[in-house]
Amino acid sequence: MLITTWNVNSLTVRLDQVLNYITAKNIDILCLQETKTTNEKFPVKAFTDLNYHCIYSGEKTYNGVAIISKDKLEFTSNSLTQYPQTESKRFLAANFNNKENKNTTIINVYIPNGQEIDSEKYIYKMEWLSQLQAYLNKNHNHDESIILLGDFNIAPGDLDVFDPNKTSDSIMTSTAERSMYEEILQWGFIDLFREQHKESSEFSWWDYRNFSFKRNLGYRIDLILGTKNIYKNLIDIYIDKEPRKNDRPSDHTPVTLEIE
DNA sequence: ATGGCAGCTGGAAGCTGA
Repeated sequence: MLITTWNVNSLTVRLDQVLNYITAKNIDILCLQETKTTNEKFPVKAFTDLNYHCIYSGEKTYNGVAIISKDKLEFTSNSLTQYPQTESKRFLAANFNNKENKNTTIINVYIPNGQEIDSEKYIYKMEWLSQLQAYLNKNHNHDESIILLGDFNIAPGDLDVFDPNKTSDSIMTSTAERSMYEEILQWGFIDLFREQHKESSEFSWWDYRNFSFKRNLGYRIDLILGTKNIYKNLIDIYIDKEPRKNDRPSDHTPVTLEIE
């Protein structure tokens, strides 16, 4: 099965691209970030017309996450703190049964960007990451089948940025952010792309400005992590740069995991 | 060193993203 993560930077603007993509690629589960649309306005019909199911957690203007799937998923949570009405919409968890009829958890995250080191938003980012760890500790253990994916707004290592010297110790690469990310890995996750492609420097996000895509000035911040049980069933994982070449593209491009 | 591009809101220009 194919599981894709894609920060679309407005589902309203990118809806046709998304519909074309899941159809052309035959995606089983698509996790979206930055839908930027309320639940009331979520384009449910466009997906149900293609025989996909949707769960979503959105708000006006900012953030917003959704999971589009061929098989109906079981919604489990849209909140890290049990207070979804007060949280920005960045978290969506669901369950499904894999081919062996084994329960699998999928957690779709849009981790805050943080803007600038030591800013208020950066502190919020670090708090958010702490809450994510607490959520995992409270609700799961590393022996389960869990896929944690989305826009992490953290580039895990030097291969994940276009120029480690120019981009070091700034937002998305700082030691503190990477340490928090490492703690999540230590909890029991594997960065499946890096595991499969140990030396390759490939990116999933390029700034709209400065011809960054053409010059390949990018970051790998859209990640798919899996527990050992997921890794056992790994077939392939890849970044598809093609949608970044579309007219009116998202600044992110999809990353797809293929598992048995 | 700065701003650059894009989307959203509201109905202009400012906020946010990464």
